[in-house]
Amino acid sequence: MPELPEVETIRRGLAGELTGSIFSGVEIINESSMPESSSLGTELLLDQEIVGLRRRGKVLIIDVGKNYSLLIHLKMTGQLILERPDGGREGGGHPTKAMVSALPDKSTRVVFDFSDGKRLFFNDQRKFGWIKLKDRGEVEQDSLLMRMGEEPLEAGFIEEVLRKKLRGRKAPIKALLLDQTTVAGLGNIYVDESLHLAKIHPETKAIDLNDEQIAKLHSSIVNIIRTAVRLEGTTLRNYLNHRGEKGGYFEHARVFDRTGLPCPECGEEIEKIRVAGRGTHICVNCQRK
DNA sequence: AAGAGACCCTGTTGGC
DNA sequence: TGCCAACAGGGTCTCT
Repeated sequence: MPELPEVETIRRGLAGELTGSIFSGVEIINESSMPESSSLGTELLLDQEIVGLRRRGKVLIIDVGKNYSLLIHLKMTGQLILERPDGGREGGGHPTKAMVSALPDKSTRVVFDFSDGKRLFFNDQRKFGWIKLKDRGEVEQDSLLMRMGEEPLEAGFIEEVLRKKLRGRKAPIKALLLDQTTVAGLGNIYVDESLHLAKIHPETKAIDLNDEQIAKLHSSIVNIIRTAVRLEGTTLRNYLNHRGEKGGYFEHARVFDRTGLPCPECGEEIEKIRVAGRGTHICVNCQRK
């Protein structure tokens, strides 16, 4: 479930803790969580320093020394939790009780140790997430990163780019927004939110959107993602972060996970339907087909 | 080429 | 209350 705002929040949190830290150990508990690690052995990380953390779409990139990078995708249930020697925690991802209980636990797939005593746990209940160790020079060649569309919060994401991506496409707009080659970093939550703000029905074929609607969709995506990053992403249900705080974007959600509750624009009951194989929240009054 | 659907995985939810 | 099918979903793969 971590999308761009959640991954960015994790990136910022970890950057403050791990920049300059030196790897002293790597324990792979679940082999499939670290695919391709046989070609470049993880022992290459030992005694290497973390020099920076970047993000591309939903992929977190940890640059290590001069020559290596770790690419991390949390998919739906991945978490990165940093434990300090004093027991303090930092991190995030899909909320589970792992955030408040002893680590490692049964969802822990990989553990990184650092010479300053900090430990980074990669927890992933459903094992869909992955960590890949790559040569720095190969990061840009990664097929997922290469195909990825524009970053919604960067200057390259202009209305015309979105218009071009959608031109002639007959798929429902929701399916295209979930496709990372259209725009980087959007997932189920922020697609629903952006479409509601833009007053566009998720089943609308992209080819049927007029210029005005695409302009509104573009500004809505920027608006929603910017707001979500500012609020440090969305946390569901009773999750508390490391500071004991709840909330963030979730409490500002327009339609997501608000089935049966009133639309913030018109008061109509929010409905849950299925579009592109995904649970989809809409206001049938604001979002007409 | 584009679009639809299966698949991966496991804890949770809901129907009977 | 208990059981079990359905569900959740990002990206990749296959099929049409």
